[in-house]
Amino acid sequence: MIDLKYIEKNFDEAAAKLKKKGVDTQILEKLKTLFVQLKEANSALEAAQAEQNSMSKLFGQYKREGKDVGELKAKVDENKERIAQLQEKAREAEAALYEVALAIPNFPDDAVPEGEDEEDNVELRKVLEPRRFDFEPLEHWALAEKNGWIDFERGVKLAKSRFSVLRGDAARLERALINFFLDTNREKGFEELCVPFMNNAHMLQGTGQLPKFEDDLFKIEGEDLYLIPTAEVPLTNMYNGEILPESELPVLMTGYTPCFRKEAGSAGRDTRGMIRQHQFDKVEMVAIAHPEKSDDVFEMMVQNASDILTALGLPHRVVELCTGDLGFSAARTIDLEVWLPGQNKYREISSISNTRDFQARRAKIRFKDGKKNKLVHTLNGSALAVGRTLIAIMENYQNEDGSIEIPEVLKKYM
RNA sequence: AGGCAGGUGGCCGAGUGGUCGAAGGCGCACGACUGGAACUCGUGUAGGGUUAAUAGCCCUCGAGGGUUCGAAUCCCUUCCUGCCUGCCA
Repeated sequence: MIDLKYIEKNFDEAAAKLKKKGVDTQILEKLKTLFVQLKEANSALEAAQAEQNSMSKLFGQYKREGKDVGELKAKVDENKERIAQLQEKAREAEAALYEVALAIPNFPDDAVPEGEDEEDNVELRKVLEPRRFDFEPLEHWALAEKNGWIDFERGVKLAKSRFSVLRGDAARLERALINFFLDTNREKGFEELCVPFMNNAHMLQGTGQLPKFEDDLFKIEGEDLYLIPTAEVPLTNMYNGEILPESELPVLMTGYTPCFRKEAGSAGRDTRGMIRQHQFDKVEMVAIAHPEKSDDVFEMMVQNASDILTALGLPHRVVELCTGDLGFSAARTIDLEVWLPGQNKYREISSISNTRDFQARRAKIRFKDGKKNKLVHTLNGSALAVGRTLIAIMENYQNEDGSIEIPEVLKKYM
């Protein structure tokens, strides 16, 4: 959640920042008004409560001294009713505020390039030259068919469209990639975690998926549980509500999980093949960092993900997202896009974001800064999306006869 | 899933209607003592909101609701933990 006090005190600055992300100034005006109303409602309530408290103390004293409490009781009863009314008002004001506040996205960093959509993203660098083919490279679904690697039909039969089954060497390669990613991340200092694949609503609100993006999530019927859309949710919320000693920062975590997304709103996009599925595997990095160190941690995470692609021999480029393409919680995001020769395109394979204190405020993750508690910064990024890496290997390592080489670094895992 | 017992500060633990945000202990921090340390002694030590404020005030004893002038304490709901029974990888 964004800092309401900041909006109250630096309204124009806040409005300018959020405008870059496509948020209307009117909503912010409303938010500010609601915030002030809540504070007013609360202080009225608290004044009445203070009165009640002191009268109640008197009441006890009178009783002990054997004085008559009739008059006092009348006063206190009257005030009690007033409190109930004020409480109701405060409650309403709070609900109205949070309904708006929780739907407002994070501020983009000042340095993020301005733009409307992905067209305006900025390529920072390319890593590795794409290989030259002396034949026409196939797309991954054609290769999958030739090798019997992906069973799209039976995936659909078992679940529904946008599900698939990996078979034989593809299944083994998927597993090898997971292990390779986890080992690499662990060597970089990330603790490996194995977490629940379902999380409750409170956690999903902490990282920003709820309440606004409920339609993108699979919910378990009759339970307060959702299938996680990314390991960012359980990993970041590991410390939900906690106060960490400063000496423990940064907390670096990595974990493999399947990810479940309804892909609402992406009808018709990437329907062929395995680019966009309802379930996919991902190895995620999450960092809980000191606010002054989060930029360094961010760079490290980008470099780590890029290094993994390099180790796999996969050409990729590093792209800084523009303000309009930033996700809801992100202040800054760098995408890694891997080269897919079959599609003749770079496609997203990792997305690394610094959410600053946006998730920390929602999830109440803090650290002890001397005597005070301050919000941490949280960061997340894929290292890497497993299914898309599999696709990239298929397309980049294909031979003319349709067979696929295994990258050197993966051989020990197969 | 059923039965029983519980959920109090960083930890242990007292508290069954008012003077309790909470005894005592441990831990931790600072100070005194010391050449330095241990011991000992003293002081301090939850979170959130409002605020210029570490002043005052309000809220929080798992969570939510209720009874009461007044709730950590009584009642209801719910979540969680432990043990027993059942089921199960």
